[in-house]
Amino acid sequence: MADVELDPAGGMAAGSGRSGKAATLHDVARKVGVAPRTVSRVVNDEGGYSETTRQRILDAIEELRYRPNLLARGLITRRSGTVGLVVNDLTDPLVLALAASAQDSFREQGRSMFFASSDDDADRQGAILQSLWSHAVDGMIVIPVRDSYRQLVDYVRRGVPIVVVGDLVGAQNVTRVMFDLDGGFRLAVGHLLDTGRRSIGVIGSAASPYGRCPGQEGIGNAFFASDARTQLVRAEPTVSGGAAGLEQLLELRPDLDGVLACNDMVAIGAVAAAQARGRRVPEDIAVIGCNDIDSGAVVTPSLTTIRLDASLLAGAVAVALQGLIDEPGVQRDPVVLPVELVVRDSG
Amino acid sequence: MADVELDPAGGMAAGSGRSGKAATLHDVARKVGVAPRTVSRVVNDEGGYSETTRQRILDAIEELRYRPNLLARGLITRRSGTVGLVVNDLTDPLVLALAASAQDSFREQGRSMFFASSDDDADRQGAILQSLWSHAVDGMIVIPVRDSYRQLVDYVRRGVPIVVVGDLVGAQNVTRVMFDLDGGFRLAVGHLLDTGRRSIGVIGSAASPYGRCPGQEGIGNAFFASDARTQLVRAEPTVSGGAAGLEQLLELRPDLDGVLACNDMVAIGAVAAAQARGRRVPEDIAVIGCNDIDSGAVVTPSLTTIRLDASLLAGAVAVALQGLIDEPGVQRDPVVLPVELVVRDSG
DNA sequence: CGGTCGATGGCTGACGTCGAGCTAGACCCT
DNA sequence: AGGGTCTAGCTCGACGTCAGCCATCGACCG
Repeated sequence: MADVELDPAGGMAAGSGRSGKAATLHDVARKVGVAPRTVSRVVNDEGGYSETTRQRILDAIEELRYRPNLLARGLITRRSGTVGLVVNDLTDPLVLALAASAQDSFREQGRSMFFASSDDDADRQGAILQSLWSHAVDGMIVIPVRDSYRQLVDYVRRGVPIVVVGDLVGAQNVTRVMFDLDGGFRLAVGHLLDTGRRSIGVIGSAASPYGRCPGQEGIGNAFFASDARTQLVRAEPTVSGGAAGLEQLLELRPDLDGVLACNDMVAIGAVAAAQARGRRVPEDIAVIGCNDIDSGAVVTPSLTTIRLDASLLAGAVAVALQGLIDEPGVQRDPVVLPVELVVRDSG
Repeated sequence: MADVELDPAGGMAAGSGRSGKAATLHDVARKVGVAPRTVSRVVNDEGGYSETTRQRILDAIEELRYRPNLLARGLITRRSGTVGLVVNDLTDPLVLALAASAQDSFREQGRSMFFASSDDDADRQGAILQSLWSHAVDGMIVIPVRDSYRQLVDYVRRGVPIVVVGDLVGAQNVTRVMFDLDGGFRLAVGHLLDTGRRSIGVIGSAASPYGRCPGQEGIGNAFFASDARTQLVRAEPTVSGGAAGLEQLLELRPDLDGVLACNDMVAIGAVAAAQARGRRVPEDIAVIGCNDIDSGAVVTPSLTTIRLDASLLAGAVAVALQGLIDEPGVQRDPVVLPVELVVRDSG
């Protein structure tokens, strides 16, 4: 109590001396000599007060450094002004970029953002959702762990606006935002075919969080009506996984001349493995990644990749959530975001 | 269970039917037939109830899916169970790694984490601190924008536990956690000298958020009593800045054979520029970076670097904040974290 | 000149939780 | 048996805010 004069002096000219307690609406009212209700009206821009009064109140607010206690406000309005961002994998650069942009989008909406990662653990995700719910968030953005549909729907039932990133299987009651990976892979395949590649391998992973993934139906169409020979293998979504994937492809198809990787780390691994096997990139084998991570631009050769624009995703997600908060209960169509092929040196 | 029938309606057998309303402590009490206070005791593990009552209450909690409203709890206990992480620059991989680890550390403490970036804008940082304060966070971790000492002290005065990452100038009242960059640079310089380098350039930036930075006093000592010739230039902390820095160094010292960069992006730029000028790395010029970003391991040649361990930082920061929350007002010594030299191919 | 209306501003009761203080009964010990 | 101690449970505010309703006052209209 009555402490915190740690350091001498300091401004503190204005009456607000007390350090243990923050000023409340009542303090402001008392100082100005009006009723708390009036201060509340001014703070919330409700109208119903004279300009003079308003000014005097604003001055007092400034002087006392008053800020409304959002806990108290949230308790009564049932709007806490917070949202949660729940991601599945923080080693994924795109996820980080999303966090960065989302934080920005939400600040523009005047919301504060909780941030948490499930690390692809369903129980952990459950705990996070629980905790956010307890904190009365106005909504959540979730990159879900696999097969966690029920968890999410559980909260949707309880009335929590939830926006899911990616193509959550069976999700009918949640709003989905995803990238047009199908289109992206069509672009990439088109590029490989255009540059004369005819034996194309795809290194897919079990699933991509951002949309439908190679190895699932969509990708097949891209090759339709082409004379290319194709081969699919699956790998861990890591550099070493990519290397293993390429080895496997070369074994299955020694004439391999093009590779499509499900993300850039995999692509980097594939490039390294190809070079280790004496194949030149892109002369002998073209490699195309996905996500446009920063590293992709600095490796040698620089990576041709399908760019997933994180800030585009963040913006879409924030808008979708805002819509859900403003008009709860409305069924919404999935949002599909365009992607772009960035041609660099590797393909 | 017995629910999660994709569509509306669904089971909902148990009383909790209302979707707009969440169960409260009172609901639980009513269901069990005890006073709310008793339920509160059980929820908070206060003791003072029979095992039977406890079990009946727990069952009811489970059945009603009751979770305490943290807003209400925070309002009265003045502990919201939340902390804020405020960073200055989300393009810095170390910052992202810190966010990832911090989020983890805080979850272990049972806290939820707000996340926001000031993007090196003092006004924005001010707004963020303001907002976090309104949300009654229990404490904040801040990687401050330059010269924002007063902003922070302002909140410290108001009794907010704040831990600052880095060597904030003039910060006497805030707890600081920083890396031992001095020691790191000594290690790096030692390594360069050991490998026979004698004309060493340093590409520093205006300031590093993580501790004292080359170009400031500390770095000079590392060369003390060596016969090396040294040269300092400053550059933007980016790849292109690093390239420019190296050009400048070569101009000043054509015999340059070792470079110390203030971060890995700068180092990558320096390597590229050196190679463009026909110098081999590391044969002609050794380059050492700082931070150990992911890209550093995949570029060619892979980067020798001073590793700053983000999870170490996150842990230290969480511990420091916890201490500050538990015992407010205690003056604390800065925490200095060890660093490590990772020798790869570039130096 | 009385009535009505608009502009202001005050009073009061929630919101969901915790904490202090209190009441009965049960049990122990002497 | 009686006093003390413990247990299990209750009642009653309080936290800081919002929102519904009413009171006041001057102005305007008929």
